[in-house]
Amino acid sequence: MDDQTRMLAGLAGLGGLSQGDVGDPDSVRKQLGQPQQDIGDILQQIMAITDESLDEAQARKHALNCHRMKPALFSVLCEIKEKTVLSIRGIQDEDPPDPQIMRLDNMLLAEGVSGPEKGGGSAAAAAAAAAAGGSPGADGGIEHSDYRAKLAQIRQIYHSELEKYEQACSEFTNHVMNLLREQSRTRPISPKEIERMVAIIHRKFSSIQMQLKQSTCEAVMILRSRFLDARRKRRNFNKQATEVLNEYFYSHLSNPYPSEEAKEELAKKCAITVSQVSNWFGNKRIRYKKNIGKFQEEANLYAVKTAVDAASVSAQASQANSPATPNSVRLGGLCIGGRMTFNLRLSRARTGVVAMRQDSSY
DNA sequence: CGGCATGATTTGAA
DNA sequence: TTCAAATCATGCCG
Repeated sequence: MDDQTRMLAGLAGLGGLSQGDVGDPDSVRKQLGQPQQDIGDILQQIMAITDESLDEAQARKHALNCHRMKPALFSVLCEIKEKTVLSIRGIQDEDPPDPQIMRLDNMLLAEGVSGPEKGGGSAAAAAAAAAAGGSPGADGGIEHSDYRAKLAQIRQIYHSELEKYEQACSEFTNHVMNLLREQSRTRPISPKEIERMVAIIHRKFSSIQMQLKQSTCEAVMILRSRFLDARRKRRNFNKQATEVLNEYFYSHLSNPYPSEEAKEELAKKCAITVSQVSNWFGNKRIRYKKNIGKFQEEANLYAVKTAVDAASVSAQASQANSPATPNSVRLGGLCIGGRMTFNLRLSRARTGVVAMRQDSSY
């Protein structure tokens, strides 16, 4: 409270008069009486007055208002004012919109931090996802929602801070206006001056706001770069996912190229993206091919596994069902121990042209 | 910490 | 566009 009073007094002082002129009738008297009063003394008194309690200050104000010399003081102040106003005038009347703050505003709007509710946020997230895209494999749904959640968090903090600032600003403005109105009984203050004071306060607060906006922008930038980097970060798939993928791979060893639909299915089963499935098969094929021996054990394992699974399935389903799974167990089983290669491959199946290509054998 | 495993990215061919 | 192949970068284990 004391600090605030001091600040108010300080700001009020910007109007052209120091606080000592108003607050302390003694000092005023001394000044009028002895113009040569030591400046150090006056400063001392000014400092002292800011340390007084509100009640004390109130009492002094009252004393000042009732002082018999008040009209004289007032006219002196008016005179001083005449002079000072001349030097103040035209210093900072115009107030063009700060280009810096405009830039920050635009960015926050584009990122969906400011602006309308949810819609903006997801739009920005979509934009970020689009920016992240371009390279093969960027439909990362998980990071996407993660990003959105973080953005929403930033957004919330930003808005609550902004609200706080605005509230503080209007409170402070009211305070100052009341103070000035009250002071206008003692010293000459024109409405125009009050206006200017309000403008000054708003400028101060908007510079604080700019800091908020700036740090929010930074936070969004950091979040964004993390989000983009996250694509590069590698995290092993969980065991179950690897199992599903391996199962498919080894049971389709003769042609381990899942169709788009199959990839989607696998992606869903493994809770990963289609492009991750594609990556996995790409890696698996090349690594299997490079070192079949190393994968032999794994191949056997999965062949047995699928065989067992298939057996139990077919046991459950009565014989009526014809073997509707063409790729299957049998192929997987055949692979065991053999010099299994997937040297024949269907290419461009999508176009319907079933072109066969001879791959090198390994 | 070193070295292998593994998911992602890049490059170039078809 | 898809794929093979090479490469990168991180995860993980001894």
